[in-house]
Amino acid sequence: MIAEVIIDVQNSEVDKIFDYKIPENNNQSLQDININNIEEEIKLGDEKNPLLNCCSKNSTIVLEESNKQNISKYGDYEKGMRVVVPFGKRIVEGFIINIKTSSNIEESKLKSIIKPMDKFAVIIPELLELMKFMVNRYNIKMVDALRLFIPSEYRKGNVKPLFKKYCFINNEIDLKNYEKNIRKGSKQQKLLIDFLQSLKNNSTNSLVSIEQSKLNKQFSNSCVNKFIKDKVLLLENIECQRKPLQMQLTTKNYTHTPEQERAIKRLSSFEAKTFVLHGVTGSGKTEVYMTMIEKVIKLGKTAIVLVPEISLTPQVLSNFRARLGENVAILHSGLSSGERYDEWRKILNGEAKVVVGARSAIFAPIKNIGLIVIDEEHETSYNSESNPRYKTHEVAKFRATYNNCSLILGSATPSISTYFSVMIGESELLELPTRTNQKEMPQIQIVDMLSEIRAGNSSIFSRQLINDLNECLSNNKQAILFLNRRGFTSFMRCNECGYIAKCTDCDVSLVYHKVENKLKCHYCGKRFKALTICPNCKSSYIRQGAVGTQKVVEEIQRFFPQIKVFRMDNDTTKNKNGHQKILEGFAKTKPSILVGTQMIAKGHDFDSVSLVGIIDADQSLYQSDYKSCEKTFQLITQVSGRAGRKEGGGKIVLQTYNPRHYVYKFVANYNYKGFYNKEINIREITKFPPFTTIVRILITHENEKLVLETTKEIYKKLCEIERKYHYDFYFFDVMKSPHSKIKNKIRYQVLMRFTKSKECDIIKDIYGIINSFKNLKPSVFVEIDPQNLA
DNA sequence: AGCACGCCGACT
DNA sequence: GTCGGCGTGCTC
Repeated sequence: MIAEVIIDVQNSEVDKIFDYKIPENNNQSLQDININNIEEEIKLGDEKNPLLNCCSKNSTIVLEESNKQNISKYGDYEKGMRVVVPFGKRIVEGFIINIKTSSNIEESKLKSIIKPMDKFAVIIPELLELMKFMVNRYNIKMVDALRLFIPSEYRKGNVKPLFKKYCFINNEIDLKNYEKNIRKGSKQQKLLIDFLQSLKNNSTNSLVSIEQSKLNKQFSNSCVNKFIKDKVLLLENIECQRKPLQMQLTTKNYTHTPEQERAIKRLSSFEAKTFVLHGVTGSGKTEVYMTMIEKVIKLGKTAIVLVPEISLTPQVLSNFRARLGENVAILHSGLSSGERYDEWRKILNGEAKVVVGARSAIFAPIKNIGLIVIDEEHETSYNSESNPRYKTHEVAKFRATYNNCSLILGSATPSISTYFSVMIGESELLELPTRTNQKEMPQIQIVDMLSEIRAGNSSIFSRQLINDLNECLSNNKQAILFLNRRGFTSFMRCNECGYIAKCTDCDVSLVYHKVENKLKCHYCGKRFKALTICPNCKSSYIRQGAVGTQKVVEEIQRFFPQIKVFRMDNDTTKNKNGHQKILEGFAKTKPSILVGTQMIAKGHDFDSVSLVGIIDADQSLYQSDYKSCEKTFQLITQVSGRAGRKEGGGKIVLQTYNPRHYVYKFVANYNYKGFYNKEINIREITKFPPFTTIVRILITHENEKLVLETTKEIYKKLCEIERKYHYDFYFFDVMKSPHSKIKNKIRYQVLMRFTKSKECDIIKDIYGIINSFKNLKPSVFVEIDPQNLA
């Protein structure tokens, strides 16, 4: 018997399948081999889902060939198990991805597996299929995909089972007798004895135990130790499971609004398709998920719920635990390695029916999935932007298709491409247009900052905002000031008329590069002279936009010196729990002001916030990014949801230098559909996603000459692709990367944009070319629809 | 990654 | 002559 093994060596370039002999002297005989298990659960490629079809033919990596004789188990060895194998002169770890009867490799070359590392398969068959899909789709290494499926702690082998020290009360020693021996006046010891006695009396079990740490908390350390020394308490290490969150089950009855009811009814068909759940903030999307999950569990199936990392707050988690109890496993970055391992084990052995977690929870080894939910689906964090690059939506779609179940994409502001998929019939729309508590959405008032300047107010706050702040604070309420800043790039703006320099070809705003004193388009690489005089109104009042949170805090303190102001941004939340601490502090203080960036926009409900000020809404609008309008719309909607949560009647003051911009018009009326229609129109005309696919190939190395040579060669080859699909290409060029040097490495890039419908073919061809450059010194990698081009 | 094999310069 | 530089290629 032969096992196909993928070698797992840190940092290695080895990404081949190696055949190993399975030792014959392992437990079982050949009779147990199930040769009938030949056809896997699904056939990749014949599905309606174009994604699954994509790139799977003629892939550069041979995966299909061996599948003809497909055995999932042989003796102690099983597909998906990790093993120890000899590799060259070394002993390394590997994953069995397949078991077969014969090998194409010379018998003499074959070595035997040394031993299994697990008692069971740690990678379920579905995930092995997913690995193949990801390898083809994202051109990643097989090991890298496999590594995603297993908690890193477990791979390194340094998770220890949790032992807790328990104190058992020794029944052979009579407590009353012992009491006589203790020194008089020793209060602590007396208390401890009484405590133990009462424990014993209240217990039905003859053996009474308690965690040592609990005793230590209540009684003095030395006292407990003395008891242990005297054998009154017997110490024992007991293995137990870590539970990140313990919760009482609630038996509350949940009533649904008619809209929720309608969505639930439709979802209860459990059709194997994608549903987009578009619900305004506070419309009870979570309740819909919960209800559906309960239904799925009743059917004996399981569910995965993905939430953005940032909103994986204790409240959210405890809501799930409270409602679904021990069925829930939680995976997120805040867990200790041991906790994560325990949760993962719970999933693997079927104890958990529901997995709630951030992005990577989509790889949970859960079987028999009946529902997958991606909450806040528009969040960009769902796309992995480094190393194994992948798109959570696509992975989720794969798993949903594999399990023949529904995928729900929920959001108050679905991403344009998601909504587009509804429009072209790829997914179905479900709407929750009103809040469950019938409260109005807070009013959004747009304030023109240019007229403020004209009126002689040069501060960063408009008179309106100051007025509203005054009112808010004097009512003992709280306010949030939001600074819409991302990244370090800045744009140039005329402070007289609000003109922003844009690329003539791409309709994307230009980025000011201070070093060269040039304006650049990050999409086509075109360069422009820095502005000194506004081409629109001839004013020389040109400014680069960017105000920091610190500045805002200083300024606001000048206006309200007696009010407590909290600041929350990258600087103040660096240390662990910095987040939590600031938020808690803010929640406790009334009246108060919270100044912050992106991170205050999400999660966290503040009941007493009645005013939100958006200091400079334009800052995210004029990123050199075709998605900037979409992001701005999402962000403002999101922040607006922070005000007037409980009592309604909140207010948003949106300060802009561009009050007539369409984003603000739509956002002020909570008109998502209007915005979508406008935006999708622009995307179609300017040939941006979802109508096209953007691909960037990045070539980096210390040696500029080398990079240039490689880039030229790659470019030459890519030209052939461009010629082949000529009419599908809208853009294709080589250039220095916007940050032409990072860590002393020269960066060149090839950028292209082509029709979405040809995406699969073209990407496949690109991967083919790129892979032939993999062994060269400069590192070459492909990004599909990169999040940013910096 | 590691490790061997291998083909050229500078040294006891 | 040989010791050792690291360029190339293989690991079932």
